Amino acid sequence: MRRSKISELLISADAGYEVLVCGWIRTVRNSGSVAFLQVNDGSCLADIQVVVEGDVLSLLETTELCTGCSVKVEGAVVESLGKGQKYEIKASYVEILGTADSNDYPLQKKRHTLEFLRDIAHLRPRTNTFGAMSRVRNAAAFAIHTYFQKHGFQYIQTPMITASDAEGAGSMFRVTTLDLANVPKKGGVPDLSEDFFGKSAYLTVSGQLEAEIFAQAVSDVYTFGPTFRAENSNTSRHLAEFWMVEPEVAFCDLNGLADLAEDFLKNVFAEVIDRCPDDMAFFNQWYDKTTLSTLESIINSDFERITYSDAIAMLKRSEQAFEYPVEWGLDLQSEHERYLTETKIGKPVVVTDYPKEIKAFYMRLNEDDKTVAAMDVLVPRIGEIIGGSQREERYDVLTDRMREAGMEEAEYWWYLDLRKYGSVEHAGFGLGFERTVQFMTGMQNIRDVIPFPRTPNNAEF
RNA sequence: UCCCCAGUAGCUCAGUGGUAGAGCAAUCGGCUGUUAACCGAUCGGUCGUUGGUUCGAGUCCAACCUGGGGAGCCA
Repeated sequence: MRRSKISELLISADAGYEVLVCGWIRTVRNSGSVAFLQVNDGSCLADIQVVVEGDVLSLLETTELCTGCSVKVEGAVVESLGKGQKYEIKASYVEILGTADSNDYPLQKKRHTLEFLRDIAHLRPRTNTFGAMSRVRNAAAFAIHTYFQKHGFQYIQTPMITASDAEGAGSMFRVTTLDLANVPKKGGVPDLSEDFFGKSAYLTVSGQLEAEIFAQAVSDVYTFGPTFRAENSNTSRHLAEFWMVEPEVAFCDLNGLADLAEDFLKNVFAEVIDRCPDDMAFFNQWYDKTTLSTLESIINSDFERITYSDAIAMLKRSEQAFEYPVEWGLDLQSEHERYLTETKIGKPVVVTDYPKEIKAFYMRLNEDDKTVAAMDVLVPRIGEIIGGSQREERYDVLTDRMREAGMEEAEYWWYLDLRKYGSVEHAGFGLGFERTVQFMTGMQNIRDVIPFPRTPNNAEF
């Protein structure tokens, strides 16, 4: 008999037919002559209740029938006599595939703290929360690809190893094949010409520069891949390894980019709500009772757009007691961003045109000569979910800015070439995938929206 | 990296300088339809580690380790 996923079974359920179901037991209720098994296979949030009685039960080693064991069940789908489920399986055959010694199986049929579950990341996908997280993450990734594919973007695989040591987005992990206990040296310093790439190499902090290359050849592209930051960040919204989505659009200015960001986010949110209603309802009930209503209102309203200068003026007028000063030229702090998006405006805010001194060299210089065409998309609770800009496409302006930033032009010869040959207006942004999932689910800690989080001092599993 | 908080049974927690506790889990028994099943009994501890104060430390102090919250860096 073909195995049915519990999800298909519950969708198509009507009584009477025979099915084969495999999965893991969540809990057993046994009254001696009849036992109820809650079986879950991860295809959906819901368990299927399996009723075992008579000979089928007496043939089973009931001490092995416990939370965590895996089973194969054959039986008829019948209307349930009990409350709580419409259908159940009346078992004609039950086989225990793999036992799970209840003396030491860590998961119990009760709620565990997220902190405890992080220590057993190999088992936490078997919980409701992480099953739901896995399905939502999957649906979100699919929605992202779908959105771009529908809009004519090409998916570009940018390299994970980069030899340019100054991409400007924070400290990097070194990649080396040198023997650390015996590093070859020349003149007292490590001789990197002996290393695999013949020079220093690092894990990428962004696929942007390479994405720009393809945008200026095939127009609209996006990357979606792992990204690495070696910062010693210990917060609920930072990871050392995370997934980033980076569209890069040719013939597009900052306004067009903000339009894209808004339309993109709304579509992804709507798609996930549509595809994972049960999982989203679960997060809404147990983690943040406002998450669904917040997403719905975002989908159905326009993002607020303000300039950095407007933001500074708003913050000054607010008469809020901020810990950090509000002054034109200073970067917005978390507390300022949260005030804007949570208190003052109450929905996503796109802040644009930041002072050039606090933004990266590749962002396009505005007419005023003081600000650059940068944008941050801020959302309640998470803060910055998207950071992007229109890119500087003018060769002379770009080299001036690189010099101001004290950068080595020679290192970026290929990036500068793009401005020499057929340069065009273009823009792009980076979206933190985990921050997006975090925002959608209402999960407090980013470590709980990625299967295996990497943070300082933590690379188990 | 900085500031604050926490660490007691497998899990979640109580314990206010004087005999180590509860619920759940586990184990054994009971129960013919349960819903984190229920009922009875049993088992369960280097109180994060090291040092100090004290007649006496789970409790007070110090350092370290681990975790959490916030900040910075950013997505």
